Amino acid sequence: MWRYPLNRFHALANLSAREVELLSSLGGAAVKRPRRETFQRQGDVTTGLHLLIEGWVNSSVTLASGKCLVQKAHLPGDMLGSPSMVIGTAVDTLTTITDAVTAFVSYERMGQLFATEPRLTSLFIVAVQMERLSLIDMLAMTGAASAKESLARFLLDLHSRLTPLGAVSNNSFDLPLTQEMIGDLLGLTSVHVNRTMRDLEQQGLISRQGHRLTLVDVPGLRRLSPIPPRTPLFEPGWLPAHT
Amino acid sequence: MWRYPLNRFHALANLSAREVELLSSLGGAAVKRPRRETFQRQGDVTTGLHLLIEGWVNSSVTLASGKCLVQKAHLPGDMLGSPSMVIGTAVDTLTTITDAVTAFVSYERMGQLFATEPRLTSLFIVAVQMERLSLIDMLAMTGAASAKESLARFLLDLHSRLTPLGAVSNNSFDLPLTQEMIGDLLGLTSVHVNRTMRDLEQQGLISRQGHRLTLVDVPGLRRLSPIPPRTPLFEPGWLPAHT
DNA sequence: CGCCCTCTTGATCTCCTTCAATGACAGTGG
DNA sequence: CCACTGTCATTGAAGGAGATCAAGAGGGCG
Repeated sequence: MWRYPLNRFHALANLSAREVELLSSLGGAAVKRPRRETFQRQGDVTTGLHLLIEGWVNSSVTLASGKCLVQKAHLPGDMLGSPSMVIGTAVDTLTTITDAVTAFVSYERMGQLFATEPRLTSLFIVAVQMERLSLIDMLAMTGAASAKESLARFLLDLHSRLTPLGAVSNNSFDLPLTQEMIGDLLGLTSVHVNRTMRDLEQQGLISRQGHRLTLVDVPGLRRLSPIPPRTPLFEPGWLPAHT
Repeated sequence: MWRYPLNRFHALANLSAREVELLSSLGGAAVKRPRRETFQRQGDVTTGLHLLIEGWVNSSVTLASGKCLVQKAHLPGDMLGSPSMVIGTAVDTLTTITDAVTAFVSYERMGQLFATEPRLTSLFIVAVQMERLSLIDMLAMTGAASAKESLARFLLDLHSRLTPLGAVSNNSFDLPLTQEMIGDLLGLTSVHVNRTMRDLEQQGLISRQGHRLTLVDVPGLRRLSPIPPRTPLFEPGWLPAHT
């Protein structure tokens, strides 16, 4: 009944029916998880990764000091925990923000894919590189942007990731994150997130109704955002042909 | 005469003679580059990546505001510009810090590798994921660590990356970066880097003689560092077998 | 010698944090 | 139906880490 959404991969290349089938059957049984469930803890030994089918999931990292940083808010279609495969233990803690559905994929299964499916493996590489790009952008930003700029970019980023999932209408979408989480994502305190959102609202750039957020002035937000959105190539020339 | 150093890959898996040969012959002709040469500019169309054979190279990103952030200081053995292959244009600007030697690898060549060498492709994935991990760590840090902690971690990171290259003796190594560059790498100003280094020196954690830097008290620095170093698994179970 | 680059140091400023208190709202149980 | 509790959002006041501005010192190199 639940299927891993392939919009991420459809945006990268033409998928044959066989490839669609392979990707769809990659994950094991779908697991329903309640809100606030932590299903991977930083430091745990891991044996596979998780496909996010439905809902929002937090990836957070705890520092030696005990401080906890939310590294990314994951949306359906994301692969969770793939960096952990190279060091064997979980890099991050995965916690559901909303009710969510995930599917497990063992590293062994990924290894088989790598061994037999060069084209899908290449698409996996693209997905990982895109994540890397998004980290580079985040890093560049936290180094040099103000709270207002960061927040603008963050909201635009969510907007563009939610759109292909059909979760945006009229530039308005549901934001299940607390201001505290947003602060962790951007390296700010919840207090300052609050003031900054208020600021954006008073400038007429956004509006809020409970947890519903509307981007009133997208061009204005874009002008504020220090980094334009990234789009991956469709069918890059180096991509291996269908087998 | 110049060969791409494979220490990076030797640390990940047992390489067959054939694999060593393949990796060594991956790059085209070695190119010598003087100090301060920019050989890839952000936004340019790219047709391949660069293997760094010798010397230090900066990867920097320019924001819409015009601010320029150094994303990473690359050392011999690194692959430069691989994120650009998924978007077709250069993500970052590559500039030599010291005299350097690089070798070009077309994306086409990489695609052939992906199509025919699942095991080496997997090792490439590991290398990319490790880069991603390092970005996650940086991000967590800039969000939550003080300038002193960041600097401690940065110096320890350089130490551990330079050691396998034989560039460290007695915990002492050459640091060809200006304080300004270090500031860009850590999201600080050169002024503050200066004060912080001075601080570390007065605490007896490091000492400096010109561009030569000595880590006097490594355990002390580690205690200060908010993030322990990451080590990839050797021959992870999911790695495809030799063909 | 003079120029430029880098390091160094001081003074001031500001964005964001920290601490603290209040309000809005939903859920829970009597 | 209404206290009771916990979670979030909101707002104020004070403090600090680091930025910015400015100027001097050392050192390599034409």
